[in-house]
Amino acid sequence: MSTPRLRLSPEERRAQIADAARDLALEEGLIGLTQRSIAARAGVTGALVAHYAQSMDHLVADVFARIVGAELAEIRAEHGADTSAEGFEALVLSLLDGGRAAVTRVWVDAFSLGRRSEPLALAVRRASDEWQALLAGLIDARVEAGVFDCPDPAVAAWHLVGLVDGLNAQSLVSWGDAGTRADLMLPLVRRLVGDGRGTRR
Amino acid sequence: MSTPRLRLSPEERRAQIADAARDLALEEGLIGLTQRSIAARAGVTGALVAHYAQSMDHLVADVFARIVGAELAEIRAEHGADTSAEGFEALVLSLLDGGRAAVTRVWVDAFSLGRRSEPLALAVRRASDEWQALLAGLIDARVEAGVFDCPDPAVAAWHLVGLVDGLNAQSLVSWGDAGTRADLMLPLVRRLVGDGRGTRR
DNA sequence: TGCTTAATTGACCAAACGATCAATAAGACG
DNA sequence: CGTCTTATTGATCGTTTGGTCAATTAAGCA
Repeated sequence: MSTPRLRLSPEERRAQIADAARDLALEEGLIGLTQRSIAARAGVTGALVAHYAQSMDHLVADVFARIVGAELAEIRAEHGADTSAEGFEALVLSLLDGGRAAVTRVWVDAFSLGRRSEPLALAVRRASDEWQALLAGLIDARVEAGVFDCPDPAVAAWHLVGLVDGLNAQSLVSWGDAGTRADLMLPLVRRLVGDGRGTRR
Repeated sequence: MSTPRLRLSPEERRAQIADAARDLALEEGLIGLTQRSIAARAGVTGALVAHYAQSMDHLVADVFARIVGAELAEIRAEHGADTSAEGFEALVLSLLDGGRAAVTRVWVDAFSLGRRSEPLALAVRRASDEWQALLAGLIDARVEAGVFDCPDPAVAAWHLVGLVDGLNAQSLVSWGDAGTRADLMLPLVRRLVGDGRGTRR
């Protein structure tokens, strides 16, 4: 049944364990990360997971940073060069359409566990700043291009991050339809960034 | 050192334990609630805490419901009868001024732990609905009074709850000044509810 | 092929958790 | 004052956690 012991290079093993931990976190949240659960998924022993990690706190913080970092890179690749209002809207909608439930669970756990783990708290602060900077850049580019009219893109970006985080966290426990929620958000987002199509009064 | 054993009525002891658990949760979050930590604060034994609780999951859910319920009642008492724009603004500012950090920690823990505790998940859903209903009622009353111009108070309330939750959660890990963040929120909130003083474009 | 390095294991440990149960004793009541 | 109910305790169990360490063994190398 069990495959014979395999001896990998430290780099390979490190990567394999990191992959297992990332997959596990996306399925069960950061709260589901233990030496033994990661080891079982990677097909190794808990002791080996402990061997390659400075501590579980650092392991969890690294997993969080990697998951969020991958998402940021993906969004940068897809929307980084665009300056259209439609592209920004598509981005915001994609952040709210419910397809990010796994990542939202990771964020929620990070906020909770981060209070008792300094490495994780640091990673959360960094990730929040990166998110804000990314959105601020996207908004600012559109202000420069005359698409948006926003007095302070940095502030708008903070609001948007908070809005997205809060609504996504709600969607974890509420029954509300995610698609509907996203649609209803558009007018508010348009007003937030000064999109000319925002409902005027 | 230790006071002699004291024998209370079940109701008194129940209330004392519940109080100890609530105070502890406000200091360390729901994650800090254990039979032993609650027992130590109440000056009793862990076995007694277990005796009066159906299970720790239910205990935690009850503590959450009580903390959030008290906050809701307080806000209802202070803002329930008011229909002024200033009153609503004062409420929103008070929700963002950083004085709610303890309650925010409880909420964040509830979102995380609620995924593994059905009683807690139920309590979170109920509390979310109550919050939304409260804000929707406040907004709607102002729409009726002609103070706000909002096509769908219920939707605006959901957005506001998400916004407040998200920004408060951020404040747990970010260094941003809470007061500044609240001030910068006002224009957005005004636009959200259709307050005539919202920045027009 | 045999040796040597070090990746990997299994067996531990102490701590903390929720939960259960017989034994104790506080306080009401006759 | 003695008795009885039951609130309360202390001891204990089984589980899970992060972490450590000597022993094992896979695989590169002479």
